[in-house]
Amino acid sequence: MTRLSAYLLPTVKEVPADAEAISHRLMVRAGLVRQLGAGMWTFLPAGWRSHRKVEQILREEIDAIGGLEMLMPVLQPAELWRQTGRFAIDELFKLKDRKGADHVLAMTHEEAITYHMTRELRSYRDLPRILYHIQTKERDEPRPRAGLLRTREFIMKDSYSFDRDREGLDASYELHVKAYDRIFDRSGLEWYRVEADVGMMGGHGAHEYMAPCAAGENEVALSQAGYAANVEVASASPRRIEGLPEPLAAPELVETPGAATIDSVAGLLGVPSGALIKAFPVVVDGRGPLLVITRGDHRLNEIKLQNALGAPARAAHAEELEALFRAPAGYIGPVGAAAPVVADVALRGLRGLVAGANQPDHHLRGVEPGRDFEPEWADVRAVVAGDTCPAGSEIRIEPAIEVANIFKLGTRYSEPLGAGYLDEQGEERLIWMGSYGIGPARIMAAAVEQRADDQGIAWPPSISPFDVELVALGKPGEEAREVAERLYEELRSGGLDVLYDDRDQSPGEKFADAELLGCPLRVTVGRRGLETGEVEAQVRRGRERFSLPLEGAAEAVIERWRRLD
RNA sequence: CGGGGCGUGGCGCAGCCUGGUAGCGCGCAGCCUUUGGGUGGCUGAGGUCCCCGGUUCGAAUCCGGGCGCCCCGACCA
Repeated sequence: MTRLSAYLLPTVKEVPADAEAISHRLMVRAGLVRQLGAGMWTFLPAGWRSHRKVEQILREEIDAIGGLEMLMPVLQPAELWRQTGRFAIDELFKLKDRKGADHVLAMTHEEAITYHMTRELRSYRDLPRILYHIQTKERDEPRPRAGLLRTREFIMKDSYSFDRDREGLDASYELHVKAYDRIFDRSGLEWYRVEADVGMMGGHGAHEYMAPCAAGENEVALSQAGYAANVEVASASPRRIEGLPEPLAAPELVETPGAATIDSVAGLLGVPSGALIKAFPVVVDGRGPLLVITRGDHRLNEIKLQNALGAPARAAHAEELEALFRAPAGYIGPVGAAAPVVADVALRGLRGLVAGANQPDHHLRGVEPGRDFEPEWADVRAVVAGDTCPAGSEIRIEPAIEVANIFKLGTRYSEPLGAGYLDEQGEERLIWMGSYGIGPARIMAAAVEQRADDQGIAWPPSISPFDVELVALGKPGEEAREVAERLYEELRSGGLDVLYDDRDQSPGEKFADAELLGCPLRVTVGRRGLETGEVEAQVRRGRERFSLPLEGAAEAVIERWRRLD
């Protein structure tokens, strides 16, 4: 029974002024969620209904590719995490039990699933397998934010694939790609599958599913031609520089007193900022100092740099700059540099450039990579809007929420945890793994962000807390109430989830609440319609209204429901 | 980790600078009114002013410490 008079849907007019994200404000206002602490959120009944609808889509689609649902604990022995080297992660919650033994609250379940499968999957006959669960994750986030978008505790559907080799992993990964594509189509989101950095998961390849929206914490590079990548790893051809100075036969020293920034040098010499060489002195783990250079109008992408170098790099300190280059930041350049040079590929083939001269207050002009210095070439810059994607189409950059990610883990976990199997020849081999996560709460938040209007939420039908909100007007005992009661039963027996607003409130309040909550269809029964033998319906998204003859109204509503999007 | 802000009935806020009676709106309870877009009126209940300590005759207000929460940046599978 979901009569609003006996339900808990505490809608509010006001939320704290500092709640910024649309989804944060609306989900609180609509009575779906409440905050318990920083990054800790309670789902109220209607919010939980929506969450469970998302979960159900996940179950159906992962079951459809052969996934087997199970459940693993959140509380885990620290030892497992020490074995995989992840105990030191700052985001990992750590605690001791009464005996003083170290434990963790799992932020994801690679260790646990691998521990188990090490014991249960012993033969090539046991492979491949896909296991998954829908379980709480705990993360000691440096900064929880934006309602449900970044929380310290959240529920995740995570599945794990176990295969005999790389090819098997590729196949399991492809199964998940297809399942995830279907999941996001069904959930009603605008979404992109983008190339991603492997991050702390380690492994061989990764994609993220991104839902564009204003509150997004990530940025994705997209193009008409179908290019889609997280800007962390995106790669594109740069825009040509207009007004590049004439090349010179050899670099020429120019005085640039006090001009230590790209803009000031460009202004002083009357050249576009793209004609400059930007220098980033870094120190690479196990490799020493390195001078990384990009075009003056480009930014270094530290993740791409790290991936190109195969090792983490940090910016060099001021003292290191003096010692190595004998010049302060702003006057350092690749010509005659005291460290090896890594040049971004956008600099390739350019002539007549301006670079730091490695002496205070001086730059060189007429610089030419390959002639005046010999760099190692690498793609290490951040793409920008206006670049060209590999298929020749213009790149745009949008903020987006990461709603899922999938990783080819390879043997990242099977090796330290000893997850092997015996092949047909009786040889011991490592299991190849993949891991695949989805956050249902983020899907909800993304849906709210993408589809909200001035009145409130407009749920995608597949994940709405209810299919239809039935609003009865008039006083208890009047004809409208009787008709509404009848319609309520008919809609329910027709298979719809109906929220019946039978409260003794004013029409304005009921309409406002219905639009705030955002069920895809609203059906109104009131005296005005009944006078002409009709009830009124409204499609929440777009707010299209129409009248239905009272006779057969339930069937007509159900029919309209089927055509919603 | 750096920067900024906030903590006062259930919710949103004012009061604090300049110490002395704790206030407004919403919500809530009762009665009346109203019933197709948050109706209007009357009456009423409800507050350790985040915590600890200090100054003072007297602290929501001043001082010190702590805790909590939010925002921006860094970070973030």
